[in-house]
Amino acid sequence: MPLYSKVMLRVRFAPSPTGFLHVGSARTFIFNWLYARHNGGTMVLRLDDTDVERNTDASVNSIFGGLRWLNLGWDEEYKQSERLALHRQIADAIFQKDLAYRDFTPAHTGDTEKSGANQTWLFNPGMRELSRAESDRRAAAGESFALRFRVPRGRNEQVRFTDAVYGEQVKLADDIEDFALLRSDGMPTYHLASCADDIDLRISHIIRGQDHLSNTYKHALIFEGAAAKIPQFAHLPLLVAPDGSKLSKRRHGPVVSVTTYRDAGFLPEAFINFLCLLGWSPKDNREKMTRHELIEAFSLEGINRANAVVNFKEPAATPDETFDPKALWLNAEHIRALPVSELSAQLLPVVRATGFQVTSEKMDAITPLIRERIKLLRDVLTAADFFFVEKLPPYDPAELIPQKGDAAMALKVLKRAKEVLAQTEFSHDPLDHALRAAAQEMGLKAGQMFQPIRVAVCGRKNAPPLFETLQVLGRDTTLARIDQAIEKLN
RNA sequence: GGCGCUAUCGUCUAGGGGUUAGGACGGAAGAUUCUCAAUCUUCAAACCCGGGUUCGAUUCCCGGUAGCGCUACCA
Repeated sequence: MPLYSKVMLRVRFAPSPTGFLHVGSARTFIFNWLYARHNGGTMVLRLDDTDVERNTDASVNSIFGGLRWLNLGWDEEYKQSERLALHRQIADAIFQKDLAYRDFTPAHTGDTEKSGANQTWLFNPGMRELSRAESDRRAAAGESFALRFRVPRGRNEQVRFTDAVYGEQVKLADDIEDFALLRSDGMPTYHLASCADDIDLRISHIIRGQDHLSNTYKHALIFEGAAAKIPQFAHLPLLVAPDGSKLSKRRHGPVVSVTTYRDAGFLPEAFINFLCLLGWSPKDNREKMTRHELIEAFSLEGINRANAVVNFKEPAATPDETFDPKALWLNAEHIRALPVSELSAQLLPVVRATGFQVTSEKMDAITPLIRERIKLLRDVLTAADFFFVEKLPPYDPAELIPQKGDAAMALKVLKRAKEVLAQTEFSHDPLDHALRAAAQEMGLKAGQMFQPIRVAVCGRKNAPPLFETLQVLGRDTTLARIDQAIEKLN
């Protein structure tokens, strides 16, 4: 491919700020970004904010917050509302060519008359045929109107475009309604604004959700009407809920919001990885991929056509069920791929935000003990809690009793452990030797010796390896907790 | 209703006229370990239905069914 054509490759992500950043939108952004980076193109971020009624600042913040978290960046940024003159100019050009007409019918609320052959609304009666003179007169008189595209009728004309994912698309113009370009308040509609900006910003590839596939015929008409080159389209299969329905905040709650993933402790790298695997495949069985590998592997040919299910549990019984198990697994993979120092630095703010005082040195020591035991960053709070608290939360003393043992054995073990630990160096090998020797002395299996100690210091049976844990905890805390355990048994 | 898109294990997917239909997550069993993880091994699990075309269709074509999308002066 010649260099210049790569330089000219321009894609855009054009969210409308009417809600929080949706995971589906995030994926669209990512695919655009990947395509741009793979081809050395330009990534444009454009806020499609022509719906003044529904725009909110909170939404703008959510979108930018989410995108910044993704940490992918973009090259150019625009706001549609600042480009209204351009939209009207293009609308006017289309109108001057008589490819659009003024519709003075008042904006309706309920059902409309069906003017089409198949009881489908195609246009409002009488407006298409209005003479230019009459139309001008009524407009001059101050009558408000919407500007509608004059879709070719009754000539069996076909509108066509090629989609990089869905192939050749053809539709009869007679099945397309006379869609609005300008509203009666003079604001451009989405279709007009979007196409006008795509033309002006010289967008070469439009990669967006499949929900726009049917709209693309209208867009093709606009591009053609504006004498512009039609960009390459690539529609993405939609992300849907386990029951096949569209992901919606109202029905599915926070699962659909990018911030939910961020707040739970997904690594952006893993989140991106997960989203890429929904509706796209590198076709070589790779699953865990870095962003660089994704850039390298990404192509429009790898996108498939069927909607992808985000496999969360509808009523989540556990917090983890809010997420697709594969997302969790990928996050765990990416966590384990992080150097300890980096993971530790990521974990630190999570721990501190909960109110625990931890030094970064201590966190560095804890991190290797838990990094194979957490799927989400927030799991540090449950996996390593006993390192942070002064006093262990209450636990059942029965937990202290080892396999095939009784309370008496637990007591015996703990008392002996106290003696041993009082005079053993607190590092792995000495602890290992001393404790195993003590077990043997008492005629116990290593596990029978270790479990009461583990429960005494961790407050539960499932925890990181014992010697490393003791080392991080230190002698004072260890002995104090063993004392507390002995009290519990008495 | 009209128009369009889609259909491989529970989920994400690979594949493709002749294959033991491959991988991953999740599930089950086992190995390993001081528990839990991690790791390793093994197992169960799929071509929506019906017609064609063909020597042979899961793959190509048609129909059905189902799901989804669009059908606004929302985007």
